[in-house]
Amino acid sequence: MPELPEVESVRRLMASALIGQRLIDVEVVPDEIVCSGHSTEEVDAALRNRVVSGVHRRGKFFWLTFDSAPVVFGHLGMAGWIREVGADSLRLHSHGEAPLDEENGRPRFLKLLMKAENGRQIAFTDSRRFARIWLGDSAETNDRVKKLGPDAFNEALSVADFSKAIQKRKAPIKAILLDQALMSGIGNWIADEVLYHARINPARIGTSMSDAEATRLHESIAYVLDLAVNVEADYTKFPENWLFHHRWGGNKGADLIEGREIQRDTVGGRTTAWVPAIQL
DNA sequence: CTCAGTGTTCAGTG
DNA sequence: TCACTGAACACTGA
Repeated sequence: MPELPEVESVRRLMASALIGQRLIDVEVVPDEIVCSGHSTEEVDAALRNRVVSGVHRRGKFFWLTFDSAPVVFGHLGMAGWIREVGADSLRLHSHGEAPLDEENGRPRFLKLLMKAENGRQIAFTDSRRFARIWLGDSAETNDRVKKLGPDAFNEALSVADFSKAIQKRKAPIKAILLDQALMSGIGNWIADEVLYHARINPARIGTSMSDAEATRLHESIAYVLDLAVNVEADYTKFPENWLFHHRWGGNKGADLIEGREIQRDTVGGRTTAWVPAIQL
């Protein structure tokens, strides 16, 4: 379920395993959809025998830099994941990543495997093929990364800028939160979580938001992201009172959170869970 | 068998 | 050109 906290978590994993390391072996599983625009050989050549200088993230996009171009970009899409594999690395993960393929002992849905000279191995998997890997000269010149607004966690907009931006939009506030060009990293469940804690109806139009509501929303974004990133996106460590634990549970749409009914609607084209009793 | 799903991109509309 | 909406993408798992 990759949203900003999950991508930050895998970014940190890759940074700790790979920075300063030469990639002594690489396996690119042929997949012309995931490696869109690049051949298997091109992706292989962009990684093999190169020394990683940095692992970066903006919103849900991430990229590996080396001492020279090209840069290798990645996006996990809906179902992509990155994990460490190999000796003693099959530790528990709380995420829904692909289990091991029983036949060859590697992760199921493997797309890319990188082995560093320190022996650590990083696997990129994707069951649904919405994930992407691509090459470019730099983040600054990459068309997809260029379009992203400031990172919702690292480069948060000021309250004033955030308020001004949302108050001139006529889309539902949930759709605005999901707009990666305004601020990047918020996905479907975080948008719902943030709106729940701010007690704002996800269908509210941006132009109708008061300064006080915009401020509450801004604080709620910081609260949810700070906590989710700090627990390394481990869902089991989210507070009990988070909508996350209740949103899809049980008999769909009829669940309760703290005694109040959770309603399901489509807002901004996405399934949305919210609590009409308190989200006005 | 049907259907919903964590995200992005594009076509069409106003 | 921009803001917005809805569909498409490809596949798994319930």
